[in-house]
Amino acid sequence: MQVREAHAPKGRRQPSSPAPLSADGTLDLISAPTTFSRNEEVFGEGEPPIYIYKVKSGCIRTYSTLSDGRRQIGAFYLPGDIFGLEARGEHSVSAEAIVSSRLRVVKKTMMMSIAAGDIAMTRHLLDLTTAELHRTQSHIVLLLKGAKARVVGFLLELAERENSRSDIDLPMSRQDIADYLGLSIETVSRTLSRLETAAAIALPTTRRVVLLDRSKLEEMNA
Amino acid sequence: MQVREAHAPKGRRQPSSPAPLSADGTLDLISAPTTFSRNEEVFGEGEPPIYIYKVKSGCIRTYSTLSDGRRQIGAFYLPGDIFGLEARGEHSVSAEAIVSSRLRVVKKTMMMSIAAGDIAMTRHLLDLTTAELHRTQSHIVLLLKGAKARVVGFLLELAERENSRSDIDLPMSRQDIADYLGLSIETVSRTLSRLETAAAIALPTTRRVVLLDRSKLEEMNA
DNA sequence: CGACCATTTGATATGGATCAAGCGATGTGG
DNA sequence: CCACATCGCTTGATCCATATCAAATGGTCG
Repeated sequence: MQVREAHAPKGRRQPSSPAPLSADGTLDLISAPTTFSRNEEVFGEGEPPIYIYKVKSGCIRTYSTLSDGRRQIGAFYLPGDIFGLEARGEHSVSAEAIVSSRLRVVKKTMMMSIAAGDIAMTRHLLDLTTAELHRTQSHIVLLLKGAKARVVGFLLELAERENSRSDIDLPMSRQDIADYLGLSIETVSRTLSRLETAAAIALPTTRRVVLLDRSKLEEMNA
Repeated sequence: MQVREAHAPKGRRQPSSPAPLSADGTLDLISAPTTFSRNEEVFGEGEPPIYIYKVKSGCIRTYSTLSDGRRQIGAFYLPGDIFGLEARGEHSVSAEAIVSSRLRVVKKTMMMSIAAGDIAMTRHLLDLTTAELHRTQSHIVLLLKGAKARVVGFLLELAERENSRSDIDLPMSRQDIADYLGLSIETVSRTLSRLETAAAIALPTTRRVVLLDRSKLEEMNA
């Protein structure tokens, strides 16, 4: 196999401690929102998992650094998504804000003690974790496809999560996409270009994608 | 990308309904053990998830069939392992016995109602699911490596899970290994041969591997 | 022993990585 | 406000790992 570079170090800060309880119906998270700036670390691999996070705005990436120095992005979390559940004993990945992001933060211990007396909460916690498991399984499936299908799959998934319209905003860089898809940055770029040439998408700006031909994309996704 | 074949259909049977409760300390599963024969389906993708399973003997594979017909094996479960947790609403994968296997079977509803009044059980269920999540994450990491490292990583993991000694018994076929590692069967075979030539392993029989040089293997694993 | 299936081994093709250079946008200092 | 430096992205040329195609070998069960 082949390898390239590592990545630059990032800033870091503790979130202010969570505010008093004020739950809402569907277990929305309880806390003062905290803002993380671009590239700021939310938590690091190996740290004790104190909090669970819900994205209010912005975009978060989780990643791990492989033994050969490459970075594998495990997931992108968009507004509404919850992350930090993967931890058992310690965080198995690191998390960073891709752009300036607001997060709600809740102590795990609080979640657990609520869950202790509340079967609905218990179920909800399990459901969240299981959903995360499914996301990871889908990621594996994505990684088994060819480069074109990976990129297309990524775009379709993002479109669905972001707004379901055909106009996608990419908060992340090409390198982030490459590290998520297990491709080189060049292949990601080339593939996007080819999709544009094929009139399947348009790229008005680097960080914006318009899905022009869904059915073409869907079949490329196979 | 490139593709080859699909796989043969398998037998199928309902497990007998689980026996009355008789818990044990660490949430060992509660039920009459059920036997599944070679290639028999334990549950199928899309089915409602009724049970959770614990392997008493044998080996189980979970897999999903990709849109192009390939089969991706998500995990191998060995004695002591618990599976069937990935389901939320319906099973996201299928499960089959690789060899004749005995399983303990517990109703999910039972687990949930126990968990409702028992925070230790709640935590345990979450831990099991989180462990599954970690396994999936490791699998992703494995899939990003080169063929040699994938095979080596697979062998080392199996050795650790099976008996920690250097003598591995492979319950699964080369095709199973290939479908787990995202490689062609030829590449798996070739890679094993090369490892043998390099005196890193020995292959006394097809289904047996002896780890001869751990340190060499460890460094190939990088 | 013979048929069948799993595995190995060989030859070739190819998708994506790597190496390398050009381009465009953004920001900074003069 | 413009010249220039920087950074992220794109594009081109080449190389290599692994898939694919093909055939031989080995192992198992009737």
